[in-house]
Amino acid sequence: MDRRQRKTRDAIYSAFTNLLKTEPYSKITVQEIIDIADIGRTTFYAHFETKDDLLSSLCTEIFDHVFSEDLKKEKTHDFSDEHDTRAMVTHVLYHLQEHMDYLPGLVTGESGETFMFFFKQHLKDLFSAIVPKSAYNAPYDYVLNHMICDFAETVRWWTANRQYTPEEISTFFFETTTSLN
Amino acid sequence: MDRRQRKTRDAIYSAFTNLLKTEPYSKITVQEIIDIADIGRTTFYAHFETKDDLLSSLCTEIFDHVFSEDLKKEKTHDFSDEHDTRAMVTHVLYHLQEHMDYLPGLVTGESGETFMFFFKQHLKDLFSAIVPKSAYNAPYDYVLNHMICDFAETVRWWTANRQYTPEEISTFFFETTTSLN
DNA sequence: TTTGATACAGAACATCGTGTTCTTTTACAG
DNA sequence: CTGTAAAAGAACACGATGTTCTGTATCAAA
Repeated sequence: MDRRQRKTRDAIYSAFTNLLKTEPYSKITVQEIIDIADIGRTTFYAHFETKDDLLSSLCTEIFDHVFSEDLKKEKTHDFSDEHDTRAMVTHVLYHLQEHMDYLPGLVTGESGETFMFFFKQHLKDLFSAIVPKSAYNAPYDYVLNHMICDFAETVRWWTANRQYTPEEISTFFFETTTSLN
Repeated sequence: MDRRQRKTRDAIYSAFTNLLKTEPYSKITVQEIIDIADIGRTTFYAHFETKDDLLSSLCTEIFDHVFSEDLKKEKTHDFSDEHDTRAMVTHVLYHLQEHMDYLPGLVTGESGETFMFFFKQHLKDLFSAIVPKSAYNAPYDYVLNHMICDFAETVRWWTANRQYTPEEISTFFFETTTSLN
């Protein structure tokens, strides 16, 4: 990839995530982004179709990072063992913590919808391998969705209560989520 | 209240909820609303400051309806008894069902944030009276938020799986939510 | 080092949705 | 019947979006 392209792309991501620290997604304008990134208007639209496109790209990048190694481990770990499941959850939380400075602005408001969409997609892959198919009277889809939302909301709660460690958050999650006990 | 005011107000609500059946909130413009309601632009803004204001008003109206009677019963019912709690939950679901035709467009996307904000506010009042203060190691705020989101997400799931009755949904909810068993 | 391709800058522009301001007309309540 | 208030309708300013153009700077490959 062209060096110039990488530079502008990084500048855009950097400007965007910095803005997210102080401003909700809906209030951020393309003009602000290109001012801080110090690039031309045309350049922005050469890289991203819209502001939403930028948001999706950022989410993709985050979750590729957060879930990449875990998916590899999936084969060597045994998730019927609760210990391994718990380790995996904690691992995901550790990765998410690296993005913690701008995560609060990302999980709430209008961008929260998009963020959660990506998040839940990945969680579905993960949890569907863990939750037994016929342990409940409720539809499997309901139980799975329930768990995914549990975890996603736990993370959202965490971004507003940042004093806790990944291990503690993991404990809270396992204490209140039936399906894993 | 002036008869003219009631008529326009109803026309706006009607146009808005009808649009929500086919279009997500974010795509609906004020122009569409006033075209369908068949009123002047000025008139709309005489009643509501913004489109978001209209959304908030609608949510207020819905939840005043959904939770009004239940709050009265709160005094006569004993929520330490699971049977009464379950009856209350089912009751809320029955009320929500009356708005089912436009609820799907309301709980998703950008409007979902606002809807859930109102919903969770009411649920907090309800659940904080039910969930014991010190039954968990996790912070009380976490447990409460967890339950509220459980129920809110259950309703969201229901809007996408409308073949179930309030009683069934209630059963699903109680089966997967630890804090109530 | 030259050269052709491509990314960038910058300004101008059309478009769309918002919310306001004005005047005129209509309907209400007492 | 009459004063008051609501509604119609058109015009407007504003802000953000996304596009189009020309000229310049930078890259990668010959």
